Amino acid sequence: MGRQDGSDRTVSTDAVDDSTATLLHIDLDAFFASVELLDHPELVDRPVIVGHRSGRSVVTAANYVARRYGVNSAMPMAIALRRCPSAVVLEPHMSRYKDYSARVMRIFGDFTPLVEQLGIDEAFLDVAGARRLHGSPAEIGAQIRARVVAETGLTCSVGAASTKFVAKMASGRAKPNGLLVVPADDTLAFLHPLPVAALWGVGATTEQTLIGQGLRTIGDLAAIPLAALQKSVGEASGRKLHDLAWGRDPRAVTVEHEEKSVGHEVTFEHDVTDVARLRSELLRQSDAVAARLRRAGLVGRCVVLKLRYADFSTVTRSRTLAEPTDVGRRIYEEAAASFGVLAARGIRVRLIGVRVEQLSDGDGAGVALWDPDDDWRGAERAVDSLTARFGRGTVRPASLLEPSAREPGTREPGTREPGTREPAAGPSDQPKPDRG
DNA sequence: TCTGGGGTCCTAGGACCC
DNA sequence: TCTGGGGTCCTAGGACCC
Repeated sequence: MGRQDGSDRTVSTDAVDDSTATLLHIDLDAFFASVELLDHPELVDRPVIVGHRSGRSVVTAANYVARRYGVNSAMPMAIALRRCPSAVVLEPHMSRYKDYSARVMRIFGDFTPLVEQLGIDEAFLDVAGARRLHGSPAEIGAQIRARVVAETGLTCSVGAASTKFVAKMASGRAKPNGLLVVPADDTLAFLHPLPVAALWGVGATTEQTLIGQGLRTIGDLAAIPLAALQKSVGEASGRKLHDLAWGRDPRAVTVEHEEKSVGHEVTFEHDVTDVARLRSELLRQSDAVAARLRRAGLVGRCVVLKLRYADFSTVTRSRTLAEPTDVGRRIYEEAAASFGVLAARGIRVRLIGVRVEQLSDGDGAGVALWDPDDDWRGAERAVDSLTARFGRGTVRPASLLEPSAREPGTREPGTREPGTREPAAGPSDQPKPDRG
């Protein structure tokens, strides 16, 4: 194993045979906080937290100074500020982070086309085919680190190994601003002393289960029989964790990513009991989800409503459609129908959300996209404007479909199209929304 | 201490079919 | 009569990741 720090205690990686460590995992250090510090260089030595200061927010990112106070991402802001009252809290700027992310990913792409992005701030790279052009994996990692800092001012950490999972573990151990190579032969020596919580897929719950069984290190986990592990954490998880504990991870770096669901959710600053307000939020979210589906050329068959109540308990209700859709109104109708059942008795809602699953490629023509009876603009005009956005031939009005092809129950008396901002009533067998 | 928003994957039970 | 076994789909909940 060889480690190289960005600090002055640089360790040469020359002696390490990295020829088997052709998978790189690269992770930007404290990404959001680091971008903010580029704009506020005077704060570099101070604890900095990125997140909303108000109400029910959590820490989105914290720089390493703040982490020394025990501040971590996903921690409630109230707790973070209690631990570190002197922290500077900065509002997040997502578009700026996306911008930097794209620049960094482009640098990765200069070394290999096999870049698999995970989230906004990390990626796997398969550099097996890049060695002739760019050097050994460790050399490539060092070049990437140098270019990223030179071109963006951001630092990143690199793990190099023979599997994705070990590469990710290695980058984690190299943080911040370091590089760690784990040759294939060193994999088990690297893994086995680490705590079980370091494994990908072991969170707080599984960690407690494992510790309860006396399993503290990855080595402990590797040593017990597979069946015993599966009994405590489940068949699939047990298999996966056992494989990882032995350094087995056959997953390749994949560039393509297929979305499996699209959703939106929001946590209110104060719990909401007003059913009309909840319905209008649902309508807004349904429209947003539908717009994203259309932009991606996708349709979905299953609509999931999610509610989190004042006591933080969470329920979901899903409904599967006969025909997939990318129409906000259809998504809203299904979500609202589920909601009507749950809202029949008074509820205090902390979070509401809608998600569409079972995605497939759409033909670009939403079924019952527009009901001319219901649309004062007229179907033709609607189709014209949509065609301008999505391309010729991709949109057709519901009135052109055979009546049998129209979905039953898609229209209720007195409801309007999305965009008129009047929440629709629930199905007739549901209680009327409370307009108080 | 009081818990975001975007997701993925797994489990388990019931319906239904052969 | 009391009861099988596999496969698939649907639904609800939960763990986990960034």
